[in-house]
Amino acid sequence: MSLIPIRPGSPSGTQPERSDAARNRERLLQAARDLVAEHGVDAVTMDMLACRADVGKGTVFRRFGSRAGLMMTLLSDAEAEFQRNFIFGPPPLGPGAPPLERLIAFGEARIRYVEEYGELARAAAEHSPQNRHDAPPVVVWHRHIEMLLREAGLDRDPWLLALSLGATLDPERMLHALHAHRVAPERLAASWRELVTRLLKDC
Amino acid sequence: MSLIPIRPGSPSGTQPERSDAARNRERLLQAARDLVAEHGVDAVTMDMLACRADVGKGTVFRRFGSRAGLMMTLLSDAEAEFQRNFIFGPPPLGPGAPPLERLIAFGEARIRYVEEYGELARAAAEHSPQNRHDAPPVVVWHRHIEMLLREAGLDRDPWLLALSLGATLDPERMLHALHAHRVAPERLAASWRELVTRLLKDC
DNA sequence: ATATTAAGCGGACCGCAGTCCGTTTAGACT
DNA sequence: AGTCTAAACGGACTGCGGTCCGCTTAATAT
Repeated sequence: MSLIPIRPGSPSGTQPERSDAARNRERLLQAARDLVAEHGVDAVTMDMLACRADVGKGTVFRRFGSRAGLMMTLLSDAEAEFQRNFIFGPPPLGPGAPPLERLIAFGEARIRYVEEYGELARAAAEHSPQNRHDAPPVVVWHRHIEMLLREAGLDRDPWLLALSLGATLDPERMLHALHAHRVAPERLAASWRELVTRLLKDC
Repeated sequence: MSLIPIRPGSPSGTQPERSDAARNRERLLQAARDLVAEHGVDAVTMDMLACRADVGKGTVFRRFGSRAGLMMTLLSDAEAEFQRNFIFGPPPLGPGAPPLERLIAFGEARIRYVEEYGELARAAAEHSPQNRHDAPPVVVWHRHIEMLLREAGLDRDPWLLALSLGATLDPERMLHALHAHRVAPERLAASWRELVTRLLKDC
């Protein structure tokens, strides 16, 4: 069982993939990575991608469903690794450390993630509150935070509290702080630590 | 001095407005309100608005700059009243109450605001991190929260902490909780109260 | 009244995401 | 090899936000 649920773009459905489809998928992913590297996430258009991969536009959308879906696919490896780290990895991020320390480490890891993949993550969440808040990885983070809150003894609606904490770690918001306001990552991390430490005090 | 800074759509610039421009502005605002009432915020397109107001499309964009700008204009009265309430209004929302109580009241007022104007607010923030996070009203809320945090004695980077709290009250997020997850407004308010109460304990 | 001019106007136009549908083709079955 | 069919393909098309630029007109000066 995979941590990342099946999405368009992943070859893990019930029937095996047709060979031309597989070839086009590889071509598209390679072209997408190249274009992102060359022009930046925001400048990559779906037409450009179709052209570069030498494929029809319909094929691009058949594969990924939408621009956001494409970006999710490009993120899925990094995302899976991130999930592995906080679910199975070594403490303090993974299991074994006390919940407060895990929460702190989670925020720090998330900040590093956003520094590296933030633009992709932002593009993957654009144009749909559904994708933004209920995409499988988001739900996993949310549940993880909720679980840590419960472990720490915070029993007053941990689900909503986890939503609030998740909002703090939102890629778009953090990117905005990092770039538009020149906030150093360390300062973001310190603020996160302060926030969760105060929150979990005396539980 | 007005609380709401001058934006395209407001007639408060240096030179008085030409009469045809004034007439068209009124026609556009009326048409926009009607269309929103009839079809809902998300279904209103700029072409539709131009057509309904019997005005060229260029005029619509000259007036409001963008779809988001239009929505901000439609919100500006409600926004101004909200600001008056927490800056000059009676306690506990306005000055006179202790900071924790003012923060709690602020969140509650914000939740009511989102219940009533959330769709407009969401549309006003779409398609631009700039508009989303640095629009004048957003900056005012942010500064208000920061000030209350300082008054409460929270001196560890209150600016970033205010950003986190602001994230919790983000219209899109709250709308998603309210509608997609059927969270009752009272539950949102209770969670907010819990959050800020814990945060300001022992300062 | 007439001339001047800058603000205002309108709608053709552009780029983009996403859809539709007639055509092609991989793979299975005979 | 030949047939069949469902999956995949491609690119013209739509709808939207936003821009551009030549035309119109309100306000002012004469």
